[in-house]
Amino acid sequence: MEKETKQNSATQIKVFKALADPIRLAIVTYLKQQDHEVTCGEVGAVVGISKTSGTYHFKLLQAAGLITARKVAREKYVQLDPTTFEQYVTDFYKNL
Amino acid sequence: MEKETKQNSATQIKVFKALADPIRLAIVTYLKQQDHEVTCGEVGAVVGISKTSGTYHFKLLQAAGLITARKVAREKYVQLDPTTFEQYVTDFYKNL
DNA sequence: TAAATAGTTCAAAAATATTTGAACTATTTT
DNA sequence: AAAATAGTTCAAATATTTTTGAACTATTTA
Repeated sequence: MEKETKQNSATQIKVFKALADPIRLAIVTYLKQQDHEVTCGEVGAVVGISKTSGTYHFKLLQAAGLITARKVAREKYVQLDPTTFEQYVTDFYKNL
Repeated sequence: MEKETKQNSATQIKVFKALADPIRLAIVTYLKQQDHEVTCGEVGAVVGISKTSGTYHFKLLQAAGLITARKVAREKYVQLDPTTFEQYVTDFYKNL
């Protein structure tokens, strides 16, 4: 059974834009290492940004589909979404 | 024999920045379809940009290593560099 | 040799992206 | 109930990216 290969061009740009920034790359790197849900606060502390800046960057990553988020009481847990990486990054060149 | 996996983080950002733009994505798409050297003028005409804009976008793509360029008399021939795509895009997630 | 063609350079203008701090909501702790 | 904590919202300030046009170099064509 083959995988789905239809790409959304607006999403494609959002994905590359989201990854084209050192802070967001640091966030993604940390989330990959953890390989499980972590709070925005934890990630923000690790990469050294303010809460406000965190809100901004997590929003872009989520809009690109690169992370999923789950709000639990006052905390927000985030995690990478590997399927988006696969579809829009890993498979980018072959689907071009 | 394994492939080299050491990534340059400045290049990584340049690559994603270069791909995070609709015009440059159109350029890359056209170059992939052609699969051989074409002039900047031809590409520029296809994607509908001015010469000046072309110079700007080809410069970014080249600085990211996504295209190679060869000047022949007054024309500049460009072509994708698949190894950069492989190293910095296709293998990005696995090397994270 | 004059005119046309392919592309570059430069700086100013315009458009986008990012940072910042104050004020806010909602939840948890003391 | 007050204080602390986690995160959001908003608008202004700042920074970065992209576009534009005029002037330029080098090459080719008429």
